[in-house]
Amino acid sequence: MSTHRESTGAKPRWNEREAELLAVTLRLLQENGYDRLTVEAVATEARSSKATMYRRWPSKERLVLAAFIEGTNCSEVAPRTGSLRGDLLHIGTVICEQSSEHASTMRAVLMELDRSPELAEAFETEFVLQRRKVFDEVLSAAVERGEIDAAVVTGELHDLLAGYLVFRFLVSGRPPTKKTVVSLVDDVLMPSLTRNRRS
Amino acid sequence: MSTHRESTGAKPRWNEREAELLAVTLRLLQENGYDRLTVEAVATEARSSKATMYRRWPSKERLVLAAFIEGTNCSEVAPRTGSLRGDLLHIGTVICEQSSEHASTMRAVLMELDRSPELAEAFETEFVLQRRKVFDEVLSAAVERGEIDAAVVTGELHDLLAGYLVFRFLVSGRPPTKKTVVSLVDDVLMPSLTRNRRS
Amino acid sequence: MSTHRESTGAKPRWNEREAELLAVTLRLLQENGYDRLTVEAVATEARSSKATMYRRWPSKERLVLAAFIEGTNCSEVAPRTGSLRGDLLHIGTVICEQSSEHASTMRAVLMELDRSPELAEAFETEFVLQRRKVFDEVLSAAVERGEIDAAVVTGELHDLLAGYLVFRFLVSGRPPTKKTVVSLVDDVLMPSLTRNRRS
Amino acid sequence: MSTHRESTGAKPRWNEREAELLAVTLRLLQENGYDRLTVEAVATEARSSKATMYRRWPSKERLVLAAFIEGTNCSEVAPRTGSLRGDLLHIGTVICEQSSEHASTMRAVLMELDRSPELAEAFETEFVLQRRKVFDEVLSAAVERGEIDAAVVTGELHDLLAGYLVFRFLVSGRPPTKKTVVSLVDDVLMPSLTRNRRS
DNA sequence: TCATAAGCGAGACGGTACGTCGTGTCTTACG
DNA sequence: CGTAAGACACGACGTACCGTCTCGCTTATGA
Repeated sequence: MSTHRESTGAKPRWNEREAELLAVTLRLLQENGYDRLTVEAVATEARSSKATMYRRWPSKERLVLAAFIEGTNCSEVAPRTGSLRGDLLHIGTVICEQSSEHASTMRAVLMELDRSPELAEAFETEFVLQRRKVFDEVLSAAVERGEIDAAVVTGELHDLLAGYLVFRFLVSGRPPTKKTVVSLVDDVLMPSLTRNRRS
Repeated sequence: MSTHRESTGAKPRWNEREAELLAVTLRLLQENGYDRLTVEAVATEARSSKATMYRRWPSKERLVLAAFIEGTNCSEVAPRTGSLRGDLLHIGTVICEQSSEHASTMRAVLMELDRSPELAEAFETEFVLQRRKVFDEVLSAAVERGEIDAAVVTGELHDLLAGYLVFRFLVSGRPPTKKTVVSLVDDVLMPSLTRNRRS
Repeated sequence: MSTHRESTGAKPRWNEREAELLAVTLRLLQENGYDRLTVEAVATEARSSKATMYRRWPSKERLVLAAFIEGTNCSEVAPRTGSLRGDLLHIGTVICEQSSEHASTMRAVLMELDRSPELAEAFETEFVLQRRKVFDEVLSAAVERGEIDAAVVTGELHDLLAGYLVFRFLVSGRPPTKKTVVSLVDDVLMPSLTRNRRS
Repeated sequence: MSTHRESTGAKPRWNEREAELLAVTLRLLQENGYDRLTVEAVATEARSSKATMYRRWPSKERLVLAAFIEGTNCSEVAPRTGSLRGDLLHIGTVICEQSSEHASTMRAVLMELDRSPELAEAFETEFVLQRRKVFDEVLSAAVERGEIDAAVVTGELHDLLAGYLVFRFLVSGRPPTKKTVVSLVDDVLMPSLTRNRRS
């Protein structure tokens, strides 16, 4: 019954060589930041050439966006710690760790977003929604377990958590710590989710 | 050598001419975006010259940062609507409006932040803390009025509100609306601040 | 790094495009003088770009030097009028005419010579020696014809003729005329070369 | 019978301060060459200011010209060795020595000459004619002594000697030596001046 | 003796060119 | 045919210098 497709998921968006080019891009991006990164450097480093790069990605911006999305691909499924609080902490911690690697890259990507709606949509789809899905699954599970009411689940909550982390990482110079994440979950998210309930 | 004061903390931060240059910078920034902005264009527009620009701000990046901070200077005091909820809504709405004007500029500024810790610190001091102060005043007032316990006031709350707005504006393509702000205040912030109380 | 050949001694000194760029340079040089000449103008005029110019010649100075040498390339062989006096007059007249076109360019080139010994050597080799060779051939021919003794041929004579013309053109404001050249040849050079002889 | 004028010669063209500024200019000129010289540097070095410089000399070019003329002021009278040959050798040697100090400055001055006829005329009057006068006096004395015929004295001879020296100094990279000057006088100038005479 | 003006230092300013660098397009030669 | 290599046009960057200008400060004179 098994097909011969090697990976049954989505079509392998980039072939091996392309993935390598993106990997080099991502590395140089983290080492040098967005505008000290040059397409030429990526090509040289990867023993490729500028023409090859531009044949695949029409601009530096698109190259960086692709590298970022590829580099932050979170294919892991939703956590199942058994409790809402545990799941939220897990999510917060994981995003926290991931973001620390990619903070400067993400800043660069953000800049690109107002270049074209197309880019912004790609980012929203590939990056934001992917993470939101995990969050929604956690909340759904909690509802099923009866931990929270379905009514309290609003779209804002994910944006709130994600926004908090983004803010600490990208805007203020104070990256979140395990402690602040715990505080956030216990003092804000949980109270919000369990409001109208008797503790 | 040159005297790029900018962050020496002296009082009259920019003189009249400098403020004018920054205003032109900000305008062109909003019209063209960060990297279609050229220092030469700013100088020409302001009937100045590149040398004059660079005498004051050592790079395009610093110029843009200065223009942004100057352009978003919120000197207004904390709102006094008389209730915590009213104040929070007011803050949310104001930040919301301001950010919508400066979203693309802010993206550009964020990019600059990982160029040097010095820039990041300047941004934190000049921009973030300035807004945080307003927020803290609102909470303090609420404590004084007895609306909330002093114990529930943690540093995370401001980052949460700011982060939410930033996220909606800059990261996801879905700018916040009045409705989402209300939802945020009523469903998240207020429950968190009044937890452990009987409504 | 970059390959500024220019004085490697290889044969085909400049390719077609390079010769064109030098021609434009020389023209603008004569029209505007050295320091009203801009590299950008040369590039624009030649539908090229500054980068292309600087890839070939590392500075404005070197560009001008190259253009001058190329523009004054005297590949013509020594004149053969049959008599020493005729040859000398011919040489004098030709140098005279050439110099009149390039006087201001030559002033500019002279200025560059004390920038580096390398430049000075290039100039000596490419420009001065090239002309001196013609002069020496004329004298040798005269010796062979028995017009003069080999003993009277010293190195000073060429410098004297060249120096006279240079002086009249570049230093004093009185360019030489056909008449002064005749006078020079008849009253100075010929007496010197035929001294110790009975007319 | 003596007046109270301190120096009975021409009016003191520059006052003390101005002479000092010119001296600094000349020194920096010799140290750095024309275009590495900046008016600002002269002012700073002389504890003066650009405004003061420009109040006196309307441009860098004029400043350099003034400094050069001041620095090469040859007020010494014509030599009187008693013989034409001795006088010529003396002149040649002196010019030779002077020029060696000012070669690079003179190159710079030459460049300026085609900026305006006014400059060229000033140079001709202040520099060239001053030296030519000495030369003419020597020839006149020789005529009076009966060493040479008045008929052989043409204007070309001075230009020839000066041109030779200039050429060796400024154009070719081979400065004249005592030996070449002797050779020039004995093999060229003297034969020319004594032509048509029986030795 | 004090005030008012002229000259000076310091240095900011508008302007312009320099020389460098990166992007994105293009051509050439290789495998 | 796709690729590595790299030249090319374009255009912005940040620097340097010119020549003009405005400031205060000092000094030299006139009431």
